[in-house]
Amino acid sequence: MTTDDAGERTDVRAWGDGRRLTLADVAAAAGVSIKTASRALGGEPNVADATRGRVRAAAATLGFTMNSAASQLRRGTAVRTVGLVVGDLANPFYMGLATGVEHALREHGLQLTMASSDEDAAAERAIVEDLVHRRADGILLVSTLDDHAELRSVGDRGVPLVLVDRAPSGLDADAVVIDNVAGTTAAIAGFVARGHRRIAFVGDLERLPPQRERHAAYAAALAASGLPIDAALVVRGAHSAATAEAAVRDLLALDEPPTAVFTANNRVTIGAIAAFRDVAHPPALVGFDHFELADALGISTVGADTADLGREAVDALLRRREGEHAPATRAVPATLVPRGSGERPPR
Amino acid sequence: MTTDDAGERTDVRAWGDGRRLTLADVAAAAGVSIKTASRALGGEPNVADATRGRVRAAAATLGFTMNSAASQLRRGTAVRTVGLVVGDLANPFYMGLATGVEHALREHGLQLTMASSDEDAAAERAIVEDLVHRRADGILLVSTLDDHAELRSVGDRGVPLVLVDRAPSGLDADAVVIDNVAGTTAAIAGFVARGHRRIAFVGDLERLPPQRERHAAYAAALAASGLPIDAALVVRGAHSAATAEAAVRDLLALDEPPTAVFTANNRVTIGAIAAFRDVAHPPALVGFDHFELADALGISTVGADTADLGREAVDALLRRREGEHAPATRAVPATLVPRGSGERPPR
DNA sequence: CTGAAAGCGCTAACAA
DNA sequence: TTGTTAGCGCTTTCAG
Repeated sequence: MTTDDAGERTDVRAWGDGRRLTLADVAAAAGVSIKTASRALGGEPNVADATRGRVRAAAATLGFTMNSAASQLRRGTAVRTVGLVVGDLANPFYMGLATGVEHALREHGLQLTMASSDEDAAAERAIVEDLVHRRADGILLVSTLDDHAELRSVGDRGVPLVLVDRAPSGLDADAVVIDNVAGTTAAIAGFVARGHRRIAFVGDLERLPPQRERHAAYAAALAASGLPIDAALVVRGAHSAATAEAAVRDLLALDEPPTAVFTANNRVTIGAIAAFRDVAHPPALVGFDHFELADALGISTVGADTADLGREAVDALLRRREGEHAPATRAVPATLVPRGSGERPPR
Repeated sequence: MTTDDAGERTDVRAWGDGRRLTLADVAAAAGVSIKTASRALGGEPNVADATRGRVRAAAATLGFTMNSAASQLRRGTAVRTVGLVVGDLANPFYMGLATGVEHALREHGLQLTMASSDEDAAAERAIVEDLVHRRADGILLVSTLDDHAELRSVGDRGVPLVLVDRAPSGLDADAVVIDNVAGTTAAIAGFVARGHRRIAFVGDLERLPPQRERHAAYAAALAASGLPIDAALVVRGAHSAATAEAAVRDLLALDEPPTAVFTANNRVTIGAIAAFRDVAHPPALVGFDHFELADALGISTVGADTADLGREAVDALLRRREGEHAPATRAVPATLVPRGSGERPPR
């Protein structure tokens, strides 16, 4: 009964090399064959309860963990994992997205693996590379890259890719985005219909395509209403709630402050809410992106159902796998939800 | 050169079985040995550029992707995927947790796979079973189960388990929880110090251990201050923001309304904020769990750094893998952040 | 720079 | 119910 054919059990660094324990060790400790041990641990039928118990006990005692690579290799079943790469795991926008993705994947027996690029291009590249290397069955990517040409190799290496929330540039790839133009237009049109003429735009980083689209739609909507565009009422590059708050305060301090403010994403909206806190008569406010507290606070927002966005993304991925069509970009509608703040008249 | 020893290559359904192409096929197509193909694709040195190009072209043409299971098996590095099972992907509490987990795992070269049980026991069981079956390298679980005895088999089958945010019951397992007692006590003590004597408690479902702990700590804190417990000021089971809002409105409508309210989690806090909206002089408010808009709204909260919670959970998992200690529960501190709402005096 | 053989740890087929 | 044998697809020796 030589269980230990190797004495160097000491160098077992944490997750270092998956522990040099093998099924054989467990089998020996339990006094059964290697295959029986496999069956017992794998939950297969046709193992006596007593035997199974003995094997499990042995495994637990030894601290044995199955080598999933070997297991998968042998059974030929890949892990079927789809990677979702977002910019910030803590942003509610991405969380809603993740919810939709997770549910949709689960329906198809696929597993979700998530990673955050922290809005960093290098990190994004590393994560995508890793996913490709691990042979993910697909990648859903909210890219921070300006140009997606370099992502071509992902598809070339057989991993389907769907860009989410950001339309592809320099690459013919599938994408699922929000209808930013319709959403923004609805918000601005609402202001105009209520008589607003000084409508401010406060946006996040210009380099983000959705931000560019929303800004362009804002300008177009004003033009369509015959309103001039006042550069003093346009703020771009507010990437944090704090920056946005300061920007909105500046707007309020203008000689001719805006009577309505459109904030181009959830973070900016939060900044505006903070800026409005001590203001007796705040301007009307509509923010892009719905958020949980909007209801409780009475903040009107326009946005897409982020879970829908996720579901659409998964759907696009599945269809891409079938490979029946050319890459396409589909848009998820953005709807305006009035909750009070957006309906305030000019004063 | 019989590359094909099997003719049934046709049943390769979309996501079916990860393509039966092997390195051998690529090598044959490129006219090199299997090892050279491996070197070329793997980015190893000592391959003529021309050869490397030829191999890559062949791989791209055939649509070959490396079988990572085989690769990892041979080189000894396991897949290293950790599953995080939460109750609701869209809840900011879990998102913060996920952030901490993801970062900590990434530092250790581990991959995060996430799933939501939607607070459903059956779903939770299915997900955990799935994770064990797929031989995850560890499971971080925010369990909705009342009794965790059934989870024993997870560890027995060699998958390390760490319970998060809920202490184990009926099972000797590792756990990482929030110091609910200290947090709640600090909140109540703050109220008492400011002269409040009618302090309400509004909590979520009683069956959730953290809720029970917070309620018990509330009662203990009142007792310690020599204050009586008024059953009319205690609401439990408010599982949605809407329910909580209604409950808080009821409290405000009492003959002797509370002068301070303690809300036992983020959802309940949101309900309270909504209930306070039209109230001229709302009671003082401290909520358990920090949330993004707390700053902007001036809502005092007490809570843990959820990212810390995630990091601790990963740490516990790693140590468990080392198997050097007995399972233990560790608590992450909860700190009180005054932002105005909690500092209002009684009136 | 390239190739041949051996085998990583596990499970699918067969036995027994 | 249990055991034996043969590989999964790749990378590591060790030779050319």
